[in-house]
Amino acid sequence: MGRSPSFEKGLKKGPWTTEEDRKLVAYIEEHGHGSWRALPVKAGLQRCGKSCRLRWTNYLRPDIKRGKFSLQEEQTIIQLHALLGNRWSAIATHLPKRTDNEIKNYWNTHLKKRLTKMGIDPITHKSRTAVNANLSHMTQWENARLEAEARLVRGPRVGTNFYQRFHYSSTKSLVTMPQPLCLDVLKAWQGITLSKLTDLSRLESFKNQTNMQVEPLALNDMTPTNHNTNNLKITNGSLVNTFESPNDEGIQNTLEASDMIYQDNYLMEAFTNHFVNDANNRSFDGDFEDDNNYWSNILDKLGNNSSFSSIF
DNA sequence: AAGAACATCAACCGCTCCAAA
DNA sequence: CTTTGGAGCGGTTGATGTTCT
Repeated sequence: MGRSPSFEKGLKKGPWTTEEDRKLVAYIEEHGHGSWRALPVKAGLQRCGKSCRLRWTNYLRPDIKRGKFSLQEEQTIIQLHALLGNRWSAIATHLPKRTDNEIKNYWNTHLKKRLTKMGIDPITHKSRTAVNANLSHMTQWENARLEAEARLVRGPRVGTNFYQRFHYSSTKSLVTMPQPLCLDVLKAWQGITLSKLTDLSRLESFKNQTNMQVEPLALNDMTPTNHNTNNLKITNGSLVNTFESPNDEGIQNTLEASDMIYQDNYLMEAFTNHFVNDANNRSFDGDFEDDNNYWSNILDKLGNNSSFSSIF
């Protein structure tokens, strides 16, 4: 315990050589790691046991996946971080073949910055500007997500793959969907989808992601009606969102396609949790046919010109 | 072209946890 | 119950690579 005695024994520190890697792998493959403290001597390494363990678990282990994180992995990390905080080992258990160290590094170098750029506090996962009706588009979306996640924590989910569930629902007449408890998620979704549908390449991606049958809207139908448009404009097929904060006015960010897909996935998860939990609360028996008026009511509340109604 | 600034990530340090004695 | 020591965790460092000026 306390300070590692490795420096006292003249043990090597710093980057591992290929020869050291070879020795460590060869030993563990033949004998298993056993006691890490005893391993270096047995394996012929001038390293402390701790260094060997770290090298093995974070780099040499055969079941480690290296390279770029997928969109799905990014989503998982952010969602779990919102729930678990900096408990990297706990987060890593939900990401097969990724190490806690790698996830921690990726969070610190990529995801934290991205959330900050979006106006979201990477520690609390809450918007820095969520104070009034001038909520940015991104803020509304994030708040809706957090609300859905809170429900997720409180109650069990039903079903397995949410995309499959959503697809199942969406292929039926949508007037049969149960009414969500409130409309915040729908409104956020509306804003996201509106921007998405201005770009055919993104639309293709969106359709592939969701398996939903969605046709592009005519530009004339794009007029936003139910979300704050002050911060949002569409130029040359890209969504440009101007974040507003008391200290830093008018920071303009052009969101990349990957960001948009990421947000859509995230929001769909929230949306699905939303109505699935509602179904649970009302002892939903799995048959949407009983709820013929619910979707009509939602559309009424959103307004006849809503892009959300146009989508379906 | 060169130095500065910034980004990345493997590796380390110090601490806590927990099982065994 | 207390002590001991191995294992694991999270924060941080520093070498290296990349981009900027």
